[in-house]
Amino acid sequence: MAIAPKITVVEDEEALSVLLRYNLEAEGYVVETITRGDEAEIALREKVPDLLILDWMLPGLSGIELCRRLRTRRETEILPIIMLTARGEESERVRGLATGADDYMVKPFSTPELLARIKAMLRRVNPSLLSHVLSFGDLKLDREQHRVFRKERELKLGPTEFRLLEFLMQSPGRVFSRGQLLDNVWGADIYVDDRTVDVHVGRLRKAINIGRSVDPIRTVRGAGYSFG
Amino acid sequence: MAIAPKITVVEDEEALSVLLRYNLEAEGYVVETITRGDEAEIALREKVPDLLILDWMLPGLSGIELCRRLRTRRETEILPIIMLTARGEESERVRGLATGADDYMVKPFSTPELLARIKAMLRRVNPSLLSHVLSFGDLKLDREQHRVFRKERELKLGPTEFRLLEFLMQSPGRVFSRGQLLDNVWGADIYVDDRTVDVHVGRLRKAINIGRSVDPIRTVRGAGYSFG
DNA sequence: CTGTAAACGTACGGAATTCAAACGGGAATG
DNA sequence: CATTCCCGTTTGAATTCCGTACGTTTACAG
Repeated sequence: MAIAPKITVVEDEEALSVLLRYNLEAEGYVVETITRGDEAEIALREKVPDLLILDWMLPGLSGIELCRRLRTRRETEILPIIMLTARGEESERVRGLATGADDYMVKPFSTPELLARIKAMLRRVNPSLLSHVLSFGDLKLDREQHRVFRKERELKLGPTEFRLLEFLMQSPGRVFSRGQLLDNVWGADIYVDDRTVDVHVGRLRKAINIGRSVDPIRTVRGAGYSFG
Repeated sequence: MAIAPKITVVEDEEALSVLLRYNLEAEGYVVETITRGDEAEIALREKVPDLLILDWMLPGLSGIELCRRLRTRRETEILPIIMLTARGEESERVRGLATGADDYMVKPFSTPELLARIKAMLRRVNPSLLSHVLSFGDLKLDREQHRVFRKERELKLGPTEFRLLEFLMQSPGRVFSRGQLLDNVWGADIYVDDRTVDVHVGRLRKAINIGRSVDPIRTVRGAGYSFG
């Protein structure tokens, strides 16, 4: 996961798509735009964004159908989805029930309102996404300055260790498998051995555990690692 | 929702009906099968299930019509409905959803996919099923954090004991044979002795029964084990 | 009360997992 | 262009965990 929350927009109307990208990037989000429903499904298998904006009607695969399929997959089961619908397309009840979207907006909508809802939804799902500094105990990670401190003392981390710590600190307590860590820290399309994660966790531990401080990284045998 | 969700299947094709009952019961659902649309309407006045699987074409009263009528009654207004449609009726998809069905599947369909959609839909209706913590009495299992607590005190379980407890807690009260436990906890394609289950249940008991607390695992002689 | 089958508890050898350390290649930097 | 830093793999050791075996105990039927 990058410093900025990633938002995927699936919208076939060129004008709207461009508008959304412009506004979202101005807010500091990383934006991916897709025009076809079926392409979106493939892309979402590779990498799950932090939030999805989905048009109701799409070529290839409708937004309704895509939303439904996403809800049956574990990785995207709780992915926040905002639906965009044209006025009068369907009854309100069907919208709510049939799709499983978390929110929807009726076109034409107010851009500031959409941005507000996005921020609210991201904050609800993972508050640390919107913060520049992640803190836990005497550990502090500043994404903006790319610095890590333990008890006011700056630590020196390699790029991979930094991203690894950043990712782990975004979801304290949660256990990630080595595969998940590789996908999110190294990249989904990269091929490296699972054991490499062990090595980097070891390096990260050595770097952040100066003196005899408590190790904030927990290894869960047979499952993976977690922070805090 | 009861311990085991109840699912009503309205389908006139004998073969499909039997197949569905078999698979659904294997998943632990309570199943009622009905062959006629008009009979289904009467039965649904008596008792509303947790989910309804409805064939498109039915003798007596079509699935479309039944669906529409159900949506006008308060008791069944939000009842989750999955429609089964034959190929070629696909153009009618939108109509199916517009009629008020929450989901649909085109025959012939993949059974695992149907099961996945059922599970996803039940979770949506009852969000507690979506929660990543399983609780029973003073026992608490957090799947996301991979932690188990008994009365605020963390327990240390091996990977297999953890999965075993997780699986048992997913269906409190239900009895599983050793074979079922091996299939679901160890894996379907693995061959280990039945007695191994005994040993792990023993280890699990020793781990979670600290002090003189009540043992939540019940031995059913000649049948297997159950939780709660 | 007794016999039998199922379930339990323990012990043990082997397998799997994790961790630390070392190595060589390659990229970034000055 | 040279050096430094970083990364991914490998090796070996320590630890934990798992599956089987076997003797004992318990539950149920006759």
